[in-house]
Amino acid sequence: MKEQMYEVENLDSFELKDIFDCGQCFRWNEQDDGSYTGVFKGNVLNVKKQENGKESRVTFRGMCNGDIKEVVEDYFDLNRDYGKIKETLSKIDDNMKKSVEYGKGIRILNQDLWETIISFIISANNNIPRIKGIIERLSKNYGKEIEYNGKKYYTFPTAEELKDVSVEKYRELGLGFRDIRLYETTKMILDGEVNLDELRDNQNTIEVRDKLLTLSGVGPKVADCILLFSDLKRFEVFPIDVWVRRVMNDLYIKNEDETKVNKKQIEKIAKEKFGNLAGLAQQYLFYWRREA
DNA sequence: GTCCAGGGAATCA
DNA sequence: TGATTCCATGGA
Repeated sequence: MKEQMYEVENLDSFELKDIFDCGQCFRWNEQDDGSYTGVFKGNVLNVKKQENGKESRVTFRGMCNGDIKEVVEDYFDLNRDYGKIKETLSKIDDNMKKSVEYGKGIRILNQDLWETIISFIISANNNIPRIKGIIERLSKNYGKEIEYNGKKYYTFPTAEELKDVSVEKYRELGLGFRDIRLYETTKMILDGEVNLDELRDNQNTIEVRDKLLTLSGVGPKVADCILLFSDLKRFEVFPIDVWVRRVMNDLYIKNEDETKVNKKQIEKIAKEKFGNLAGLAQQYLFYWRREA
């Protein structure tokens, strides 16, 4: 582990705020200079974007396991053509054109599967600032310390590192009713009831989803977030939370009472309109509706 | 005091 | 299958 640096010029579809504040991740924080610092897969990284007219430069700097170029290309999904994806989605209708334009700098991160599972179990009926606080406390208590630029950072705890943590301790950290779910899911994974390596190797999204649904605290929405935001990278899923239900009702369904909109109806429309890019469409719509 | 948050599980029809 | 209700917590 050593400090490394990597720079890319004129990177397409790469805006720090869009990537880190679009709701897919919880461990990236904006710094005073507008850059973002985060911890992922045992690395601590700072990402800074500088612009000069039409030219831009993104600088990745920090403590990194392995070669920083490879780590960055993988985590930030740099080898995918987002321009083409955005073009396809923009052609669907005027709403999609607007939402894609609003979130044009989004990239879907390749986040660690285990961390994504736990993070989205914590996200249930919760708000983003509080989710971030809980994950930070979990990491500080049970993760490994990494020092960078005179500051201490903490890796997300592994399943093994959470092995002996009690339900009561989770409650102390502020998890609320999610305490038992975290405890049970950790146990299921440690015991091999759900094997994460097998999930990574399985290309059948339905099978992987069904397996995720056996975990405590993982329902349809959380399972879809895991499939979309982890390194499982399934873009055909369509996570439906209160914001997505809201925006889908506003745009396409127009029911008087948005809370009574049928989930299957939303899924059907999403599949018809967005096909195997439904997950991406969901993310542009979510970010647009929540921020704009 | 009330409402809400990137929902899930238990219960009941 | 589908609809209700409860679940901790903290900020608005």
